[in-house]
Amino acid sequence: MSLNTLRTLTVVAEIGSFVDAAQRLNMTLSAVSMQMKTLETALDAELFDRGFRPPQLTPLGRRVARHARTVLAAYDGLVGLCQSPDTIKGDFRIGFVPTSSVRLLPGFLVRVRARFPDAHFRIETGLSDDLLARLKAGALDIAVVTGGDDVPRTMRTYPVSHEALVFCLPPHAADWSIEDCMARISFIHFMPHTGIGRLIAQQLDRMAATPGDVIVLDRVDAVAECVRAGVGFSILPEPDIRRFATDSIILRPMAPEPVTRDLVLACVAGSRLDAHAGLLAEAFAPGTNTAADDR
Amino acid sequence: MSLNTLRTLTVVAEIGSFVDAAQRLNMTLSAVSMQMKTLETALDAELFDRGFRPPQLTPLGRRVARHARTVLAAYDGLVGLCQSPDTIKGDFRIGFVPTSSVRLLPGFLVRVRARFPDAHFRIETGLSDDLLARLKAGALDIAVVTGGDDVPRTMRTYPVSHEALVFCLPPHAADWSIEDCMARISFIHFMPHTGIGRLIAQQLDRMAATPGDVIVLDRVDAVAECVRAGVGFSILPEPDIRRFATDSIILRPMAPEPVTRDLVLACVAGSRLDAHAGLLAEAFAPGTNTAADDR
DNA sequence: TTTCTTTCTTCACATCAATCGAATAAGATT
DNA sequence: AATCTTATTCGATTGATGTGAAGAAAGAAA
Repeated sequence: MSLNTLRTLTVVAEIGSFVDAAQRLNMTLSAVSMQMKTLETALDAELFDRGFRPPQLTPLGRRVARHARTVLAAYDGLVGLCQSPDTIKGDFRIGFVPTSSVRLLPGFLVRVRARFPDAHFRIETGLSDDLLARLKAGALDIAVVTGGDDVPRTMRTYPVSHEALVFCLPPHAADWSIEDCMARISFIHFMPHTGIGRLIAQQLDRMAATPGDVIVLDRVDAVAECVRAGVGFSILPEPDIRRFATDSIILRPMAPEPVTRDLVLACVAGSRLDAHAGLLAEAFAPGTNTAADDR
Repeated sequence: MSLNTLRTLTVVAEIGSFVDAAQRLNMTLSAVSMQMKTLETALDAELFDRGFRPPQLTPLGRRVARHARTVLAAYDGLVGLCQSPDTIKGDFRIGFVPTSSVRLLPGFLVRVRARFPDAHFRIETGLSDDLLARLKAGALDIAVVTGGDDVPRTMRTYPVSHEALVFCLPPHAADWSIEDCMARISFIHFMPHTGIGRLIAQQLDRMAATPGDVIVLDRVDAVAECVRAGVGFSILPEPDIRRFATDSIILRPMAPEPVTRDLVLACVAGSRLDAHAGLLAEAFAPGTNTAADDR
C-alpha cells in the first residue's frame, strides 16, 4: 500500500469531489478514481457510495479517511525525525494571500534561497479560507494567511507582519471626520468576504455611524484610484495603500486605538514543516523587525 | 512512499541482516538493499552505517525504524477498521511450535477452512522464542506458542489448550517413587532450551531429589522408545506421550498438584489479526472444550 | 599479509503497477 | 427528455520494483 493513496483519500474526503481533488493533487481524474478503486479492493471495503454522482463517503469511508490522516501524520513525524533542526531541504508548497504575495513574497524568496538553498517552494495564492482548507487537506505545507479567529487550533501560527489599518480619505476630505465621510461619500469595502475584508467589516461595525453607500472592490489599486478621484473613502492596511498613494490620498490612523492586520505563517501541527515553520517565519523579517515581534 | 519499504526496514532492524531479512520477507537480497537505499535517499538520511558488513543501523536509523513500527501499526489499525468483526478473510502467516503442529494443526485447519473459507494460512513452525521474535517483527500474524512468562506484554494471548505434564516411567518402574527413579535410572529431558523444556526444568528444580544422569532428546517418539526400553524416565505433556505409549509406559500425574503446559495463541496488539484472534482461538477447541476454558 | 567466505551493492533486464487521454456511462440539472 | 457535469473504463505509455548475475567490500581464516 502506498501512502500516496491514503493522502488522496484524505483530500477526496476533505473536498468531496474526485475532479477537484484531482486538480488539487495535480493528477488526472481517472488516476484519482483508480486509486480509490484499488484502495477499496485492497481494504475489501466500500468506502464510497457510487449511487451519488460526486461519490459520497460511506460511514466506514469517513472513519477510514480519518484514520488515514493519523497514518499520514505518523509518517510525517518519521520524516521529521530525519530533518536537521536548523536547515530545510526538499520541495514544499507554500500559499500566500494575494496582498501578501505582492509585498512579502519577493523578499521571502530572496532570503529563503540564500539561507536554505536546498529548499524549493511552489507558490500558490488564494484567500485565507481557501489556503487554510488546503493546508488541512495536506495540499499545502505552509501558508501566509490573515491571522485571527479563523485559524483553527490544529494549526501553529508564527507572526509574519503587523500592518496598521488606516482610513484612506480623498484629498478634499482632509478635514472631515469619519462621520462626515460616512454621510457624504461612499465607503469602499475591499474584499468583504475574505480575512482582511472581515477585519475591515469588524472595524466598521465598531464605529458609531454606518456608511450610507458601500462600493465593493477586490483590487487595492482600484480602491486607491477611487479614493483619489473622490468617489469615497476606505479602510486598508497601510503598506498596501502606500504602494499606490504617496501624497494625494490622506491616511489617518484608526481611532480611538490603532488596529492591526496580522499576517501569520500557518502550519498544521505535526506536518512536514512543523519543526521548521519558525525558521521560515524569520525569512519574512527584513532585518530584525519581526525578531522582536516574534513573541 | 510505500508501506512495504517501512515494513522491510522494521524487519531488517529486528533481524540485523539484509540476507536474513530478505529470506524472511520472501524477497531477494538485492531487493532489500535497494529498498533501503531508496528509503535513505527519500528521507535524505543515513539509516545504516555501511562500514560494517552486516550494515549497522545508525542511531537515527534505529529511531526511524521504531517510528516506522508506529506508522505500520496505525495502518494495520486502518485495515482493522474495514474487517467485519465476525469473519476473517485474507492471507495470513501462522506459526506453530513443533509439538502443537502435530496434534493441533490438522483440526485447526479443518475447522478454520469450514468457518472462514476466505482466509488462507501459510503455516510455519519454530520454537516459541523464534515464533515470538517473528511475530514482533511482523513476519508472522499469529502463532501458537507455549504460554508463560516468556510472552511479552505487547502480545495478546488466547488459551488454546491445557495439557497436563506427567511422569513417564518404564514398565518395570511402576512401583518406584520419583526419588527411586532419580537414583536408579536416567532422566530424559525433552528439548531443554525451548518453552516446554524450560517448563519441564522448572518442575525438576521444584522436586526434592535431583536426577543422577540426564539424557537430552528432541523428539517425543525417541523419548517414548527410551522410556519403554527402560533407559530412563521423563516428563512430558500427556497428549504428546499418549500418541506413542498406550500401556507399555506408566503415566503418573505430577505431585503434589498437577502441572499444565498451556499452549496459547499469541498476537501482537493492534496487528492485523488482533481483533480476530479470539475467533481463531476457538477454532482450536474440538467442540466446547476451550469455550469453557476461554475465560 | 594473503586468501577465502560472507554479505552487500550495482547493473541490465523483465515484470508489474500507476498514470494519462479519450471514449463511455451514469447521476444531476434544466 | 435533453443536457450538463462527473465518474468509470480502456488501451498505451511511463515509471517503479523485483530478479539474477557479476562485482566490491568487510570479516574470518590461513
